[in-house]
Amino acid sequence: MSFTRAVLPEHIDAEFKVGESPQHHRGELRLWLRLLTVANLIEAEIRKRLRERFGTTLPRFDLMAQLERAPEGIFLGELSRRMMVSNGNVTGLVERLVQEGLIERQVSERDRRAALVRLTDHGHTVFAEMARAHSDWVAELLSQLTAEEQKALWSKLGDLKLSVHAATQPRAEAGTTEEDR
Amino acid sequence: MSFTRAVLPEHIDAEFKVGESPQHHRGELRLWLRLLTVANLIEAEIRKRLRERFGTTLPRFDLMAQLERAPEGIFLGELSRRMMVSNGNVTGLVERLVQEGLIERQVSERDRRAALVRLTDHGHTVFAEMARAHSDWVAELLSQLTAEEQKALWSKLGDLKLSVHAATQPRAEAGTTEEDR
DNA sequence: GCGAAATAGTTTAAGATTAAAAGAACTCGT
DNA sequence: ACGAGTTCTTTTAATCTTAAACTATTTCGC
Repeated sequence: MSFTRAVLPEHIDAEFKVGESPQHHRGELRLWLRLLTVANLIEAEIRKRLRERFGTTLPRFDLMAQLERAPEGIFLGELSRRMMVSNGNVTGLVERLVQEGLIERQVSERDRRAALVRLTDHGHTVFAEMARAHSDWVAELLSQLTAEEQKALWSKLGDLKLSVHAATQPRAEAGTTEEDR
Repeated sequence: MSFTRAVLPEHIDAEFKVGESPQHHRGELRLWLRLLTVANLIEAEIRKRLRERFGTTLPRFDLMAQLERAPEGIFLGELSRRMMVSNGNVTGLVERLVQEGLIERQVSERDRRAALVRLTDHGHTVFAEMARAHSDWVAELLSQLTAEEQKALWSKLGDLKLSVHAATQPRAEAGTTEEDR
């Protein structure tokens, strides 16, 4: 009886941090903390595996993932928007990926401020391999959920996403055209 | 009819990135992408507000939140574990917060390697104000969900958390003692 | 055409983050 | 006590990140 509780008091997550506010919005905080914790847990695992098996990082992988869907190339600004990171950030990432020969930059003829980036052939090859592994990893991490549970969770997260958008973007009350797939 | 679709093709999220893998684990990827996107959306908004209104950052806030629950102080290692970040990271954060007079370090007498950190009086005061605002912000961002929806989402995220743990921690098949509240 | 304003990217300064190596102090067996 | 091994923390080198300032270029009003 005794050691059930004593053996591993571990599992002291970030979630352990709840309770800031006296009583007010406890449920919301708890939900947010858990969401954050789970996302971090998965992200950390994926980062670790990307580093160990491919010697790369999540931001680089994400950038390449964006490029893969746009064979004709993407301008840096558009890339920045899609990745939801700053322009300066993209500048640096692109620099390193060009260095590694995975992507290439090409200044636009019609607008010499703008530059298009796209995967090189080598980049395509490398990314294909990484994407396969990445996909498998995610599936592995979520494997305890049934397809139905996944679907339900996905749907509820959609509601949450709408709630966040509603609270952060005062505008656009019309049909939001969720480009979501 | 025509402009319903044309007006705002916006909302090009990180979620726009799905579809890496040909067919394999599409559902899982989609779920993970949405989870990540939502978490990032909320986190970005909170970071922004913390910076704008309090001139601070999320990691500093998180660190203080941990300390607030431990009036007697916490050792750096324990802090690192609870925040789920590296030791070196904590070293730097603590440095800056000490600099700002919000927390204090105290080398342990019994073990001169270890140092206890705790909030200063000023730190307590400042944190209380930030925590209240933070709590309100989170509640605001989640406000479109009913209490029931929140609860359901929280529960499903718990299942997901278990799934991730199962896939990342090969050990401990016994009662996992989820220190979760 | 001209100059103002807008746009695309880069640079800069500061911070956050990690893994790996190093330093310092403690524990324990003998 | 002695030294091996462990533990707590810091340091280091690299990357990622952002906001703000800056450069170069384009667009637009007139």
